[in-house]
Amino acid sequence: MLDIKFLRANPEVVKENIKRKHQEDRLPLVDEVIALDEQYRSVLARAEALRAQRNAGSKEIGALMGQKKLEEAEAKKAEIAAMGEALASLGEQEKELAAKVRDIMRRIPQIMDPSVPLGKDDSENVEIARYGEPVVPAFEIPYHTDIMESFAGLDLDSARRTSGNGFYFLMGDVARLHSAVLSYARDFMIDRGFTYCIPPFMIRMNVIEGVMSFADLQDMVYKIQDEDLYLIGTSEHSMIGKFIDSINPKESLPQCLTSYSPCFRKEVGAHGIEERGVFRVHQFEKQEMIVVCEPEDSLAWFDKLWGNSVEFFRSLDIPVRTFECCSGDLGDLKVKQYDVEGWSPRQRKYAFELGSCSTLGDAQARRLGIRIKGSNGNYFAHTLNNTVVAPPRMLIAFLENNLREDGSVRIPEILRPYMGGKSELRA
RNA sequence: GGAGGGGUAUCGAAGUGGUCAUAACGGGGCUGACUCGAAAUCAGUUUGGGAGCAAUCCCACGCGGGUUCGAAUCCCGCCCCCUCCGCCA
Repeated sequence: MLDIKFLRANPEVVKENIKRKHQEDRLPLVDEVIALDEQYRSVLARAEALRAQRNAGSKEIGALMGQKKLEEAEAKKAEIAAMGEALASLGEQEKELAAKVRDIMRRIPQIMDPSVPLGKDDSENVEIARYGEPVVPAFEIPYHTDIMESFAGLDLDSARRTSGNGFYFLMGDVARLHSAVLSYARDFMIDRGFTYCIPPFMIRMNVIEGVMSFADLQDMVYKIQDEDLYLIGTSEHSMIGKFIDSINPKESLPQCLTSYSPCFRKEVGAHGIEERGVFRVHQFEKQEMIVVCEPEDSLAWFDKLWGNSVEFFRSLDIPVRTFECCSGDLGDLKVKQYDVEGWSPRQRKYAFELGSCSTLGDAQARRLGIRIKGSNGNYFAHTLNNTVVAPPRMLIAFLENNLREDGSVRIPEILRPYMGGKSELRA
């Protein structure tokens, strides 16, 4: 959410930003919200003046009562009571206008970083880096479910009976590999100075509203019946929510946290659960990294967070490339975003979106009231998040890239301690 | 989930319908004085949001409603904390 004062002062900047995002349908919102805000402030001024009058009058009544001048007090009471209707109506208008302004402001996207490439949709995202040697094996790589099943590691049929499509049982070594990857990811981030956290897996709506755009919310979030609680789609939401309504001393920043959680997503959006297997599922687990920092540091942190992802996948010998989200594909709250994609030897292309690194500028901080104590007044912090690793999707890339012709899977050195010392999986 | 108690600034805490909200009282922090320096002492200072060019004003006593000329104070709903009981990994 933008600052209304900023929008008022720079309507053209805001409009240009909307155009770059190819959200022309939202252009009229800018003038609309300026007009509404104008009305709001005028109503506010009148309401406040009236309140000031009432407060002064009420104080007088108190004084008159004290002096036992009851008649005068009664007269004054009647006078103020007569203001009641005007006051109530102004108060009503004030609330209504404020809500309208807020609702529109929520639909006006965050100003992107100038470095974001222009484009209309995900087809125009820009490749910015590749790491690792993409291997094209001489033998056929089976579909990931077949690889997993060859180790008796996946049972989708049972999951369909217990929970429906989009769920899975991981079994045996594949399940162990899943845990191993998460444990390794946790330690990888701890080694980089991040504090390990396990957050709540359910959060309240006011927190969700602070961290997500409205569209995402509808398509992602599972609600708990009869409770103001929602299953988290990512621990980012709990972790950023942790800082709600806080004023943070400068010395406490940056906050660098790495969190583990299961993630629950309806996946109602574009694709739904169509891919067979465990690529797109309603439940997965994720190690995440988040940073809350000074505004001037956020772009530097963005690069560092992205660097962590690249290093992580290189340490597991999975070739990756990085795509930058173009203007038209960038979420409303985001200032800049990189997606990290893993190589698929089976499909012979970078087919797996393994992670997503974003800086949200002050968008989440503004909505949640995450401030930094300044010597001349407080200001909003910046927030960032990035995936460390999210299995079981990541296991697909892992298995494809480490599969040998004889059907065994090599375990990279670094994961072996987490796999009981095993150097390979064999059926 | 049941019963009881509670939620006021940086902390403890007073205030139970007006002259008590920057908010008593106490502690902490910061600034200054004294000191070679420190302790002790003394003085000053120390919430957040909003409107306005400004003077200034408005809002906030866990959150949201209500009663009232006026609510921290009375009423209703919700959240959180503590104690006891129940339940549970």
